Amino acid sequence: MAELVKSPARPEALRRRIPDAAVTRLPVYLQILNKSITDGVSQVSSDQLAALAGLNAAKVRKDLSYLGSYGTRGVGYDVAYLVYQIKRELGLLNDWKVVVVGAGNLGNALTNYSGFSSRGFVVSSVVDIDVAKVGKKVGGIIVRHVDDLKSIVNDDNVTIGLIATPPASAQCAAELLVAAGIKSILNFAAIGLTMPNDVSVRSVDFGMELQILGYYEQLHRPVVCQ
Amino acid sequence: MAELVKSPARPEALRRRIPDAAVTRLPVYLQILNKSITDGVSQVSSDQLAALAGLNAAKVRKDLSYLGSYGTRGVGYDVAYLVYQIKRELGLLNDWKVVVVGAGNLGNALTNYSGFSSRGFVVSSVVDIDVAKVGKKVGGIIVRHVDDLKSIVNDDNVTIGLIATPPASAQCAAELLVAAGIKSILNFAAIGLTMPNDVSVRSVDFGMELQILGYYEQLHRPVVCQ
DNA sequence: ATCTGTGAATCAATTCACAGCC
DNA sequence: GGCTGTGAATTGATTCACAGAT
Repeated sequence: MAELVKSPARPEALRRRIPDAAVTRLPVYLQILNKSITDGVSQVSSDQLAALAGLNAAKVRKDLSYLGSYGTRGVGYDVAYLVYQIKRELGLLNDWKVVVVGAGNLGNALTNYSGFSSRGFVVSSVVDIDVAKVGKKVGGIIVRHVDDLKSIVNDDNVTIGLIATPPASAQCAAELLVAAGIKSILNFAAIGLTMPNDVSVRSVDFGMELQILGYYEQLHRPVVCQ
Repeated sequence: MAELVKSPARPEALRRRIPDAAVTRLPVYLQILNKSITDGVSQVSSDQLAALAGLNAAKVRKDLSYLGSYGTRGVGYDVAYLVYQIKRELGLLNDWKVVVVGAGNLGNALTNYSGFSSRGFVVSSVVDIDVAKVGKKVGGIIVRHVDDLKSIVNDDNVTIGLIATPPASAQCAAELLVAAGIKSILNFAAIGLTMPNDVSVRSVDFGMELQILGYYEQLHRPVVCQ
């Protein structure tokens, strides 16, 4: 891994702030580049990346330039090296452990979701408040009780919580996670959470995603109204 | 419902284009306002809405002004009326029917997801390619075979497809949806889809969501690296 | 000749600040 | 006095266009 480092990591003080819009695109590049590796591609140009990501080449170059000047003029980018740099920037050089709260349908789906391990995350534990579910297996993991959250977080170095409970239990689940020491929460319950400032929450609401999708297509432009 | 319409709908030519960033916030306002209604609140100010949405009041007022001038100076907004206007803009005055492709864990979770019906969407059918799953029930719905997609779309007025298959089958599922006449796809498989221009696709990738969450918190700022 | 990296220019989004109305 | 609605100002993101490296 050391041989991949061309230049020393910039000191924290000099670290450029990467624009929010660019940060949201880094995972997209990462996915494409990982696929390129499995396809045996080792060099890629901003034009090619742009085509695969559905963007334009200037944006790709600008985004990648926030990481540093890691391309080669006249040639392009070394795929493996770019993967390393994006992972470094996103903090993904090591895997991160997550705990799933809620062993229902959604918890099951998340625990078995193939897109986590390939992106640097490992579902380490699943907990539920329902004792009837405790001891059962979800995706090869034995469900534990929410009361065990504290020891799961402390003993197992879990740093991220996923909320996969019904909406009515989500706020409670979030508070239990925070009480156990978790500071990063990805919330899949269709409800907003109120949390202290030092906890970062990101909510994924499938219904809202559909509403936005709808606005831009069928539902809006040709006013069909069945 | 007619009594809610203060002014006639603007003709298509005069319809203001709402900025993308504002469109993504309309569902958030809608959720908050719906909760306000169940809480018995009938008036709301931009300040209150902003606090609940985690935004500032100026942004809320600007966003709502794209819908028209539906507030009352010195007073605020009528909650029910605002809900109506946002729904109108998002095309949510009627429910929309969706079909879920894939009756595995994720398909199960989506079919039972409580955040759809409350947001104007109804899971009308579930299909799978695996004949062993056909005939079984998922969330009260009998799973049908993907070969039935065409008739589901035609006979049942389904206009939106959700992809809940493993990544390897997602592209195929998308093509089957398009072949059946679907033009709006929400993709939950952890893989990008290549689609014709007249199909609108929105992909939700849980792993990427985690990567972005991570960048902004633990993983990035205090470089712990366990 | 080709493709990156980046200032400069443009376009979009946010915030300011206040006139206008209740 | 309080709150909306909106131009004007500001900040942020995207695109242009070309100098510079290979």
